[in-house]
Amino acid sequence: MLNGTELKLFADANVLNAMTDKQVKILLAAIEVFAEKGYANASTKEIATKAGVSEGNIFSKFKNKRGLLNAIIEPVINSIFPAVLTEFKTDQLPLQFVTLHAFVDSLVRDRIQFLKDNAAVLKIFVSEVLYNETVRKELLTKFPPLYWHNINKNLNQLKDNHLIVNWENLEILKIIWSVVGGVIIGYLLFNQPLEQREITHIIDALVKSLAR
Amino acid sequence: MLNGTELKLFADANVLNAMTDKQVKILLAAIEVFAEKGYANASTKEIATKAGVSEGNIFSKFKNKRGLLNAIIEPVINSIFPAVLTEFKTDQLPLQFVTLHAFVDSLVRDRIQFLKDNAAVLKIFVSEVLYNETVRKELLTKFPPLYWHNINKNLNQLKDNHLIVNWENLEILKIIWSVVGGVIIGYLLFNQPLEQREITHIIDALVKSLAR
Amino acid sequence: MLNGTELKLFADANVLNAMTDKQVKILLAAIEVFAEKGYANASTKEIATKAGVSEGNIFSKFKNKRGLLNAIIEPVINSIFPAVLTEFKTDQLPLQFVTLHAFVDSLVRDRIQFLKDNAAVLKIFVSEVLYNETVRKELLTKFPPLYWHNINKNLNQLKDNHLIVNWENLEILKIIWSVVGGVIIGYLLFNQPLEQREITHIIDALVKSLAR
Amino acid sequence: MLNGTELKLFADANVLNAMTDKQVKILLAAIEVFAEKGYANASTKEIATKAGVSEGNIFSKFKNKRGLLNAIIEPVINSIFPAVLTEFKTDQLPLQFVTLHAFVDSLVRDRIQFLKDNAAVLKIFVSEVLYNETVRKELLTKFPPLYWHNINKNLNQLKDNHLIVNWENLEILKIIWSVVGGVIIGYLLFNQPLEQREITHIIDALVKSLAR
DNA sequence: GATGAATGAGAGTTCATTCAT
DNA sequence: CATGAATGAACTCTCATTCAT
Repeated sequence: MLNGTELKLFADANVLNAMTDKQVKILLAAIEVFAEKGYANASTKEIATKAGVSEGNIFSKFKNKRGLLNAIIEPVINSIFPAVLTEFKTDQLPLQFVTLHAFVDSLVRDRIQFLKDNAAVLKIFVSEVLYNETVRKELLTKFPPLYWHNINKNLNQLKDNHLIVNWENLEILKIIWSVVGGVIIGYLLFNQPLEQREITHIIDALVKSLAR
Repeated sequence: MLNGTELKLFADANVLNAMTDKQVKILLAAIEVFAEKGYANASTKEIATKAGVSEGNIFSKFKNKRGLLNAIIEPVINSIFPAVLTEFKTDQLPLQFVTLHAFVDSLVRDRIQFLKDNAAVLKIFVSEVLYNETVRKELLTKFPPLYWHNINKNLNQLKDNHLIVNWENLEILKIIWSVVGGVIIGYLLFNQPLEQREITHIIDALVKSLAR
Repeated sequence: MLNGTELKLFADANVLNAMTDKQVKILLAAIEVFAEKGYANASTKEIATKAGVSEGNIFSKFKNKRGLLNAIIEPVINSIFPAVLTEFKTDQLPLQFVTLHAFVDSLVRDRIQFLKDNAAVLKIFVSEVLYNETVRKELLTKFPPLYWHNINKNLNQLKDNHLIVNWENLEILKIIWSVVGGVIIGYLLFNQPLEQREITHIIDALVKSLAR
Repeated sequence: MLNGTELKLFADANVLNAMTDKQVKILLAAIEVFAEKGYANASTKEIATKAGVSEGNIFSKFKNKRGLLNAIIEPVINSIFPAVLTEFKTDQLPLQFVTLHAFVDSLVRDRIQFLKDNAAVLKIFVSEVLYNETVRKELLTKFPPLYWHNINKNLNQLKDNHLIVNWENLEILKIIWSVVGGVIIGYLLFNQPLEQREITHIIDALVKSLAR
């Protein structure tokens, strides 16, 4: 399931710097095994074998099995909200998106790319969120107010310009997130391909559905 | 997480008939525990305790812990495609939906009701599908050709009447299913409420996105 | 493995009289299952099913699983020493065997017939004796002094007449019993056939080996 | 029941090399417990306790309770046919036994010694063969053609020299094996002592019974 | 009596974790 | 540090036995 780009997530999060070669090997092996069998059904022995490392090694590097999972999940939590909308000191900046299409496109396209780049890790993440209240709460903790602020600003401006339906902003976002969520599930569960043409379709559909 | 309507699914599937009171208690307790902790982390002992029953009892009716899971999942697989579109001997009948809105509404609304009625069971089902190739394949096996046939017929007629975009039928369905899938995930992961107003919004948005 | 004559053992032991039809059915089913899988691996459920009887029935008829085994083994213990040598009030009677051949023949032939008639039961008995001190001791308890007395008398007379080797009587008997034991094991383990011709061979060989 | 020489069988089979001290202890404890209670009635917990080892340890080397049994039985299967008759490249060699007595003596004496050296293991083996078709078949698989070839050659030469009865070779062997089998059973079931004097008697008797 | 659902002790087995080497 | 043998708690599952019906 690993496609070679998984590590990017960890590189971006600057977690690789602090890791030895062995730690990285263990991390990658764990991603592979967790994604294939699920966390609970993966044995540290199998991970160690796949990483070409002794079992004890896992525990000196990651404290315990849960620590290994956390090392995988943490970067996801920190990257799940797109940087594109969180990196501005917004008030001083001009609004970013002047058309609905540009807005939706920027919200959807890079998240779908993120999905494709990190499918295995996201699969692990999704099933963890399903059953782990703690992770769920941490996710909300990490929810960036800046993200929310920025989005609201854009949505309000689109509304002012009569470019978008006049629903509540949260309502609008739920629609968008639902579509992205649905695409993720379709991809993870049924390996539904995500060609550029289809992504464009999805974005077009969303734009149409939200246009005034 | 159980909301009292879970049993309907099993009653409809006629699986309750062959069960004693205690076995029904086991089934309900299992749904609750599986949905709370996940299948792999649920112990038969906890299920038995919650059901107020001895542990051995689980195995006399359900054979396995796995058998207990199957007893929960099977009815989902058999009910996941809406009856509304599969119960006609189609060729003799007039087409059902004359407007795009009626079509989308019928596809989406009862599936979302199904979700609300069976959230715990669906959560169990979703995480099972994530990791279980067999279940995934069984799902495809149970895919009712009649469902596909009916949908195509309706879509084609909508196209003939210029009421829907001229994309491939499969493409159109993917959009609809993605939205429904996203709603399911949002509901299961974050307990996002699903008021009638929101459901109406979702349907409206979908109709707009697919209208010619 | 049952060959239809198994019941003779029980009929001879007068245990069938006191049994209901169901008890007999259970007994026969138990013999079959015990002989196939061994006592420890046989489940009362399988026995009940094979007997066409409810499981609880076994326990009202035989107290417990062990009681069922005892009901099978007891008649063997009581029949394992041949009646032919134990039923005489010997002192008043003339000695029975005037030739070595007649003596050996009478000792061996009917025991081998006994084996053939009761193979399943004997198999159960043998593995029980292997591991059960109690049964082993009971066997010695039931050892009929009359049997020993009679044999000694015959052996002594054969010695007086210079018809048999001049070993100790116990030594001679061990040889005979060893051969019979070996035949039993060969039959039980490897289904070695026991035609009349072979039985004759064995007896002839024994006679030759013991002749003066 | 262990007499201290049991390990020789395993040392010869080179199975001890790959074992730690604890695993050897497990093997010995298992032999003891299996021989005392039978495989099915022996619990891994008791074996572990007797070996002074944690229960889990059994499963890391032997995989299964069954694997533990196999580790005990396998060397028996491979040693049950005497090396003395299988180690020659026969065709180039002169025949081995020129008298019937030498032939019988070589067949019987070392097998009885083998029995005395490995009584516990053989007891386990015998009861396994009683109920396990697979082991029975494996035994036949391991039957060394060289053994059979060698024996036939010797028997034929003895016949040519008029030193043995003119029965079929298989028939002759059955007699010998029966006696050995009977001795084994007597020893295992009733702890009948096997002094050299008695072994000599048995061999003498066999020789007499087979002499022309 | 007859039934078989229910029981629960105890079985074999797994596996994260420790720690002597 | 690195190893993997050893641990033992916790797991799933079996089955003789009981007992309400």
